[in-house]
Order: sequence, then structure tokens, then C-alpha cells
Amino acid sequence: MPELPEVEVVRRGLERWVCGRTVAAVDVLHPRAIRRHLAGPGDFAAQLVGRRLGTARRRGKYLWLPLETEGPTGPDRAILAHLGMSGQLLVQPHEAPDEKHLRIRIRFADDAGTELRFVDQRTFGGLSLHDTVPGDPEGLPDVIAHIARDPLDPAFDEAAFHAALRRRRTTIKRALLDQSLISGVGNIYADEALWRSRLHYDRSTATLTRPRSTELLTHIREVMNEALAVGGTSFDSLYVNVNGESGYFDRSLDAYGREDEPCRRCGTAMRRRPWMNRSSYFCPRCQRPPRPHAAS
DNA sequence: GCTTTCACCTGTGTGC
DNA sequence: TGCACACAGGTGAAAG
Repeated sequence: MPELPEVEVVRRGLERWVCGRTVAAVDVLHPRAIRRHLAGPGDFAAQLVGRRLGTARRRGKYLWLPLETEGPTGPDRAILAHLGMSGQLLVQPHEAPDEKHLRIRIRFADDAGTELRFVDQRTFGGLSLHDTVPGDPEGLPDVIAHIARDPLDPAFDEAAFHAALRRRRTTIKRALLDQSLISGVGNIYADEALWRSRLHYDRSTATLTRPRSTELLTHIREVMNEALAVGGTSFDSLYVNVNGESGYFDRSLDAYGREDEPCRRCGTAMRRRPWMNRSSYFCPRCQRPPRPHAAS
């Protein structure tokens, strides 16, 4: 499942293989893959043909490719991409057979012999075209202006994050998954960072002291950087980078998916609890529940 | 205004 | 063998 490290790996691949190339043709093979582009597949293709792609950018789990312009005001449009749960952006040779779940194909006006493919089994992801926030040097698409900066962004505001946590009347894992508070954290890295911080997922955000939230942020960054270093996390080949290679971080997970296995700190059997239509993995000894009856 | 719930999707695995 | 069902989970609209 692509979270921030996986998306960053894809961004780097796009930067290397796609940036600076000019779009020659676009095939939309499944309309759901561009459902956020309200004007439809024909408009999506027509607006892209002839445009040169700028440097790939990322905020949290969103990626975008600015469409270069000659004006001094920066890019005014950008292709926005979200991989959802199973999306892949692959750079493939023209002659490579179509993937079973190929949704969008973008061909380029050059002789490099490769094309960009958006492949997505569960169709939660997609591409779309948007105006950018006026004056934004990175060409941030307007529809994701509400997404918070991610913890690997040098401009991430730790003091504001802590203040927001204290203001909220919610629990810590919900807050970590709220992309308007902090972006890029999904179910896997939330469980990993909470385990490292010895925090229970149901702990109230209002009870977190500044040192505790600082420590949590440190662990979020650690686990993301470690995943980045090995190319992201992959469980079932649904996630691969732009060259089709899987990440290896799943071998290093301490919490996620380790139900009944011994905690790597204290040896207690790890537990899984249904949580918001998904699962939370935690150590019942290291990560004490906030209320005696809240977990067993 | 803030917080919580649910629909959207498809492939895989399990139990009967 | 075939069927029903649970599960994976990010996002945003709708409900509370």
C-alpha cells in the first residue's frame, strides 16, 4: 500500500525518466482512473498533448507533474496523481504487453522508446488535471491546497502540529491519518511509529505533551526514512516503483501485520484490533491502553 | 464547526 | 467445486 516513502520512490522515478518529456498522445482505458477530472477523458487527453512535463513534486501521498510554461509566473496547470491502494506508475517500453489493469497510457514525442503507464487494480487511485495555486513556486494543484505538509518536508511546522493535536478532541491514530493535520502517514506507518513511541492508538491527542509529540514525529521520520532507504514497503506486489521493482521494507516492520508474533521489545504477543474498518497492531504491554477497559 | 461513519473498488484467502 | 464472506485501506461526501 503506497504511503509517503513509496510515493517518494515513484516521484524520484518520474523525475529521472519522465520529466522534461513532451506528451504526444494519451489513452484513457478506464474512465474511473480520471474521475477527478470532471471534463472527461477527451478533455484530459486534449489538454495534455503537446505539453512538456516539469519536475515531479510530492506532498504527502499526492504526486504532481507541473505542465511547463514559458511565462515568469510558474506553472499554471499540473497533472495530479494519487496511487490509492494499488496504483502504479510504470515507465515501460512500447512493446511491453499491456498490464491486466492498465488504466492510462501516456506516449511521448521523443525517441526514448518508453511510455508512462498508470496501472491500478482496485481503482482507488487516478490522474487528473488542475489549476495550480497562484504564485506557488512548486505549482501545487489547487485541489490539494488543504493537505498538510508531510513530516519529511523541511517547512513542516512542528509547533503548529503540536498545537493542533492539543486542540483536537480525537485520538492519536485518527489524527495521524488526518491528512489535513499531517500528510503521508497511512495505516502501516501509523502503527509502526506508535509502536516505536510506545503509544496506544486510542490515546487522546489532548493528553500529549510537547516532548511526546516531538518523539512521535521523530519516530515517524525514522520509520519513513528507513523505508525510503530500501525502496518502500510491499506486501503483495501491488506496489512497485516506476521500473516495476518491489520495495523491501515489509521485512523490517515491527508492528503491522505481526498479530500473535512476539513484540521485538518485550516478547509479549502482538495483538490486532479491528479499528475504523481496518486493523491496528500493537503490543499490549509496551502500548498501554488509555483506559483500563479500552483494550484487553 | 468539528468529528465520525461509510461508500467506493477488486483480488485473495478461508470456511462450509 | 462452488459459493458466501471477510479483508486489504485512502479519500471525501454525508451524517452526526
